[in-house]
Amino acid sequence: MKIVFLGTPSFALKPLIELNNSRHKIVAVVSQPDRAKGRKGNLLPTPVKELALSLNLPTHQFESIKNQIAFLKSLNADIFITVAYGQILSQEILNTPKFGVINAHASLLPKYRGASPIQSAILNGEKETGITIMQTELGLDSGNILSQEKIPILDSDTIETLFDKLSTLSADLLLKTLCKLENGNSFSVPQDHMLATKCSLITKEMGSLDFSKSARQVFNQIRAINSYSHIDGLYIRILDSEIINEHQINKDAGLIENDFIVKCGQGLLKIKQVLPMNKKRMTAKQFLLGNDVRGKKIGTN
RNA sequence: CGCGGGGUGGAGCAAUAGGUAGCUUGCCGGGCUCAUAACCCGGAGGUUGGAGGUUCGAGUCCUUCCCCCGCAA
Repeated sequence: MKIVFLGTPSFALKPLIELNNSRHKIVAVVSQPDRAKGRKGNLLPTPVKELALSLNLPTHQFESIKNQIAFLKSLNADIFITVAYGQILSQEILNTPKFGVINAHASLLPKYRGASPIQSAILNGEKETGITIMQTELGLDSGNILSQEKIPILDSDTIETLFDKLSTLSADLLLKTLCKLENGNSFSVPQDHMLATKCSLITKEMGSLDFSKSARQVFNQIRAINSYSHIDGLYIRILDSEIINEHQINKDAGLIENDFIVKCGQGLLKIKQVLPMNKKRMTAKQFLLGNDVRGKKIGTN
């Protein structure tokens, strides 16, 4: 099939690589415009753009793809595939290719429609997640489901590992789904919209840790998103932790005991890796060598 | 020219108003012990990121360069 691939962040890299290696032909790659990145605000290419160029694929970036109907039609593609592209398509675009537009979404739709499916699944303590390939329609991640595959969320998983696994899985599932579409033996099922949930973009503030919650909840937050707290006014990012106890009820939540074990509202959480303001990432042990925090409280100022 | 914080023995941190560079840990040697990620004694290891300058004297003040990081995007 002749494919137009639309994607932006690194999550879309594996799908692009696999599709490019398959017998299908990628006739164009579309990515978001370059955005200012980094400390100096330099303009950096999106991961997908960078990869596409290195693969010598025709690459395009549009401020608004809705104005590019004529161009998109001229590509004469069989199907458009979006993986975390980041722009809303119009009905006219959806109608352009023979097989329409399909999208790979990193959740078990209809749950976790929206911007942060992976983070939200970890955050909510889900036991499993997965990839859903759906026929794109105008609604947000609401199209009919073409295929879906699950994977478990392990305690050892973090946003990085899950991101990786799901990216790989999406590449895999996209290929299988293309195959079915091509052979005409694919069928799609409408989502049960009553069960739909949405997740929004992750904001900085969502990373603020609340140790009055349970150790499990804090643990999940640390695994899911950039989390931080304060000790004596010192801003400190918490990178890794381990649940020591899930049941013990504590009144003095936030109190730091030996070995950087923190009392949570329910349970004990051991901090294992941190990144203090202006420092490099370090193990809790290293941090403790230079900072005596026993008996102090961790939390909002 | 987005805002801001740092570079001190291998590692993590200190050093009142410029005046002998310390602490914790690690490493080496020795001791104690049935034993120890325990304890005791001793030791090595720094031209305080680089280069200039001010000063009787600079980790500490000034200029400049290099590197690292947080926030914001």
